[in-house]
Amino acid sequence: MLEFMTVVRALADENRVRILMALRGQEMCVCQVTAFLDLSPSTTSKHLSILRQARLIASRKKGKWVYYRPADGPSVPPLVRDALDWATRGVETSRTVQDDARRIKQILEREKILCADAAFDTDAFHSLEIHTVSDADAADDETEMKP
Amino acid sequence: MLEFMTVVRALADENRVRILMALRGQEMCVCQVTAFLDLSPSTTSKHLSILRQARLIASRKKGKWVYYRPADGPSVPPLVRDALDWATRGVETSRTVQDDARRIKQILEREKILCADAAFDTDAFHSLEIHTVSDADAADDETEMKP
DNA sequence: AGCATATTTCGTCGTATAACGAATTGTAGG
DNA sequence: CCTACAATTCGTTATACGACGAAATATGCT
Repeated sequence: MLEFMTVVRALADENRVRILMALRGQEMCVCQVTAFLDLSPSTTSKHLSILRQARLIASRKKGKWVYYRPADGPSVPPLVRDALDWATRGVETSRTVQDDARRIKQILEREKILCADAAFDTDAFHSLEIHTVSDADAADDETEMKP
Repeated sequence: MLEFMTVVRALADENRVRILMALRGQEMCVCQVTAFLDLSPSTTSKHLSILRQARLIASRKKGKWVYYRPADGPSVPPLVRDALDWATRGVETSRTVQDDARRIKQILEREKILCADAAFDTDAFHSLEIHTVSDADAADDETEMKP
């Protein structure tokens, strides 16, 4: 129950859903996500940490930058994978997400020089499983707390 | 996006998820749900209305009682059906939900005389599509609101 | 009609959470 | 070493939300 609630609460914010959709197809560093959402860096960082806590996204650090990507690989719990699929089906056709897609393209274009190598390479990701949330930190299901 | 957010926010509360799980297999009236959650009637009613707004459950009125049941029938949006499936898979094995199942059995037994005919009859439901949330009231998707 | 019961609505309170800016940490380059 | 920049953490503030009790509404029974 605890894991489910962590995931569903991570999804219960529009900006976080937009981030999830934005990360389909490429990874992005925090400053790019910040530019795209038009929020303060600290707020963006917090959103990303909530999504990572729920294991919906993972991150790798390269130089000054931290690149985020959708959760992938065999270690992703079915609960999380299904959540991503469900959310994607639920919002991918919405106006917000489609407008976002255009906006992201611009931002990635514009900031390509700044935030150098945001590229999506699945194989590379799997060999770079750094900086994902630790098992100890993550929601370990079934540590039930009944009222 | 709006419909998705409505559904996901409806799921983002443990008591509401417990209600959803409780309603698998039988319908329940508000006083039974209240007894089962051990909350005030007004709070319970509010939770039920949020779930109904999201179309996750439907209700029928019979006498003094309002019986709630999981959303069913062909009018249920795929988004909602998938949400119910996902949530069920996510929490059905959890301690909380399993303990609840036992507790519900007791309550239904005990209150059978009071809240007379809480019975689950799918065919009957389909012919009794009363009192579900109106289309006008319900979250009509794609009434987008961008920041 | 008058009362009892089920449900909902309304007003209030306390907590949770999203937002921000300031301060901190970590890394690359001068 | 010192500066610049990315990211995170921390403290504060405004809003959202869950909880309750009181009051209103709806229904059945005597």
